[in-house]
Amino acid sequence: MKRGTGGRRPKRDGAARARSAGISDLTAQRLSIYLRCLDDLQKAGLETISSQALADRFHLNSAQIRKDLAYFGEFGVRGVGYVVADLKRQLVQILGLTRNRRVVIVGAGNLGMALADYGGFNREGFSIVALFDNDPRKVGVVSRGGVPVMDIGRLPAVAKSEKVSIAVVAVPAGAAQKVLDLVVEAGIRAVLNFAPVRLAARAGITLKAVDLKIQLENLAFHLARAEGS
Amino acid sequence: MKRGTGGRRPKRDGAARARSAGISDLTAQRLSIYLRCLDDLQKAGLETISSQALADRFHLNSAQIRKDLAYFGEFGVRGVGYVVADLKRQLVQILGLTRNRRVVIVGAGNLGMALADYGGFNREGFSIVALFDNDPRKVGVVSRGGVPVMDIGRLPAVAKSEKVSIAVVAVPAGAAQKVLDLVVEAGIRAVLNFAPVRLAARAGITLKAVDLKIQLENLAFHLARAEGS
DNA sequence: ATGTGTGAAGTGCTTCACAGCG
DNA sequence: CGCTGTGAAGCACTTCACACAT
Repeated sequence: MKRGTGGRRPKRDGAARARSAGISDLTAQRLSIYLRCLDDLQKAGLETISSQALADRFHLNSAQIRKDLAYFGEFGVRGVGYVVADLKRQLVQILGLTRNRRVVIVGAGNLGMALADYGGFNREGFSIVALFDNDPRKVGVVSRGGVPVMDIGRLPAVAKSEKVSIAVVAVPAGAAQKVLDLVVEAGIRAVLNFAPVRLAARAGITLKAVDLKIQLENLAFHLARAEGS
Repeated sequence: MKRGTGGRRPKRDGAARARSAGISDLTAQRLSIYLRCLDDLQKAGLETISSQALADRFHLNSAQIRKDLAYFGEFGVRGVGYVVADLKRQLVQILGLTRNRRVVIVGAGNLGMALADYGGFNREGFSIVALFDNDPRKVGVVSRGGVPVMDIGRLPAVAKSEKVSIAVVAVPAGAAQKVLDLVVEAGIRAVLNFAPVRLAARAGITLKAVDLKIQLENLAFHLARAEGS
């Protein structure tokens, strides 16, 4: 099966290559997608599904589904497909979604507040415990969904007492690197950055970026291409 | 230079392969990053920069920078590097950011409202002209930043009269596909989707997804890996 | 001397195609 | 027979390394 071979040089770019085995970030992301698809199927009452049917339904590639899954074990039944409930359980296991994760959001502006109350967040394995800001006028208020805004100075203490493992950075670009350093200093090792800057973190920190401006520019680029042909 | 060779099969997945020439989506995204870096450098007063210096400063790869740029022309000066202002202009040109793009947001919930007022959006080539919702209680209100919320029924008319070219989908997962269809029907050909579902659009539509839940799950996955070793 | 532009090599991801199991 | 699991092939993206321009 040859799995431990890869990764000569650590490739410090992007979300660090998955530790200990050569699972690429792309694969991990697809596993999340599969999990969501299975949720849909289960709600629709299906008990088993073949890789082909799954691919057709959700615009995926059946060979890739099989390969991604086979990497972690033999979950399928030949001649039948995959048992939806079983595979779901397996994916939850593989993705490490069995335990609940505590999340903080730094930056209580429009975006931070919206994220705090965003449905997909405060459910299914993730709890947002607090927002942080350095603006005294914001400290003390509570988001519509009930998440309290605290002074950024309290981050280290709260991170520790609440066992926070993920931070979301939603501050202006100019403050983002400093905030990231604070967050890492507080012992948090996974960060989702919404600020439109390229941040740097030391090895061992998982850093993902959601850069809305770059996404928009990319759409503009595709439009320009489409128009000029 | 061999550029028109690639792409046997169209690869219907993701944001469709850049039309007319083989520019990958990844390259286009990096061009946006370079542009932002150049902005920084220009503010810092630098007039020229080598690919190596650019790479060092922003954690990029110098060979890749050169390759990405060389694809569109010879913008560098051998022995010197790139003239910041010139390269910036070139990138703006290549990325199609010369003309202003009109954007609408469908879904006036927390997220939609926050996006409407989000700094990086209403500047530098993009204007958010309206929010749309089907909830009569929301229709008629105006976001903090002054973007009006309109009934979804008015989308086709507004899209046409305001020459909207980009739509942002910020509705719940269950409504997203229907909204996407409406948006495409209204003649909009580039869409940024925030709903946690895999959407399908016909060829010719550029569809990008920002899936917060999958990003969070991915962080959890990396944490689980790091802990279990 | 310096740093671009670029073939060629290297690496990793995706897809094919089929042996083999149920 | 149908569908998984998987070597092998194919393709795409990245990095190397150097000829060549200034």
